[in-house]
Amino acid sequence: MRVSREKFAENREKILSVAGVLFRENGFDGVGVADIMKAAGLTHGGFYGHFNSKDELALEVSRKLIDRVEERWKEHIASSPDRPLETLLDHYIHWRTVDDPGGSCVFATLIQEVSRSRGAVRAVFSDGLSVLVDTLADIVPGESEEERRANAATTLSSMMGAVILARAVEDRGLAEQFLVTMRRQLDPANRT
Amino acid sequence: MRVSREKFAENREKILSVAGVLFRENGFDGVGVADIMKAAGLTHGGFYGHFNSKDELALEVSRKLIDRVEERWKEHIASSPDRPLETLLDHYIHWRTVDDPGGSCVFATLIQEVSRSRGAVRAVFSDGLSVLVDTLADIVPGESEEERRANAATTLSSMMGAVILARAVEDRGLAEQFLVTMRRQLDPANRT
DNA sequence: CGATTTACATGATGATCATCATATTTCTTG
DNA sequence: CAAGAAATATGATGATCATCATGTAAATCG
Repeated sequence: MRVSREKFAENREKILSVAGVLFRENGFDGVGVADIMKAAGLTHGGFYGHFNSKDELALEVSRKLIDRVEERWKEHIASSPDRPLETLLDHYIHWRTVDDPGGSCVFATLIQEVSRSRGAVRAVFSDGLSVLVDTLADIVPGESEEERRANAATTLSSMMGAVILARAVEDRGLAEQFLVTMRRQLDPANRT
Repeated sequence: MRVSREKFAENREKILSVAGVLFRENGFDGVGVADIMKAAGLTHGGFYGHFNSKDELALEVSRKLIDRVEERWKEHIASSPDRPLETLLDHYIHWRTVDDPGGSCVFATLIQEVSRSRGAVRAVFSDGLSVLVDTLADIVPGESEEERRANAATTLSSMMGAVILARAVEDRGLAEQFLVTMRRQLDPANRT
């Protein structure tokens, strides 16, 4: 049955949104088109009225989620001109991120699967990381531009690494160790 | 056709070995039993004479690869009593690791896929990380036991994070930035 | 050396999945 | 309001995959 133009647009957004959650929770390969459509309240056949392929969906979802990360980071930074890095770290290195992969940073959930691929999704992820380094370079401590870029690269690796390892570990105490100690170490107060 | 007891054992090792490479290159879900057997020079049907299921193979491979990481780390440490951490970092944070996922650290290749699962493989990975933290705690700088354990946790996250991000990025210059700056930052000479 | 065991090959089975074809129903447009 | 367009539902298709059944030939054992 046909639905209104408006409802059609809504459905498209719903598919993108639930796919974003399911992909982050289960990986691109871990979710089927039928799962996504069901979660969106539709049946599998309608999918191809919205997207040409699952790959195309993955690409659009990736773009959207990466844009969202970039936006959020910029919001956190803008919201706290005095201590932008601290604010960003407080939001990123957090149990919420660890315990809710479906609502968290795409990189912290999908970067390994994407690294194995060759294609548009990988390129989008790659560019996204580059933007995040640039963003961090503006708020990270360092005497020179060069030193700040270096600190930005290590800070990004460390932030994501801590969340990724915290998720892998079953012992909550050890997971907390990853989070808490990294949060402390990355604090500008503990840097040169 | 039956093969000798010796050849049987050889075949089993070959399956474990090629599976280790293929799993790290493509993920557990990215390789089929038939792919593995073909790479081992056999046909798919014989697989179940060696393992009860693909899951069982994944578990054995995981155990083996994690043991190997632990052994290698201990070897690097033992081989260089003066600067054990530097030696370990030199080996881990390296283009070789980035460019040859099939021959590299299991954690740097499969940790996200495993984190999404619930079962024996996840438990083995979790314990493995715990052992690596313990191992690092002996060679990382720090005034107290507590401080060394904290440094071990951040060092582990950072090492793995840098390799994971370097792999994700298509720009070799940026990838190098992740590696080189992290290597420098983790050097004991640059710590308190 | 003959009987039996057994490792592997070939091929089948059922499940899952992406994608497509067609039918149905409702919106949109004139 | 009628006619056509279009969004979704239902069901089919072919591919891939894990697992199993059976046959065969070689190794082991008595």
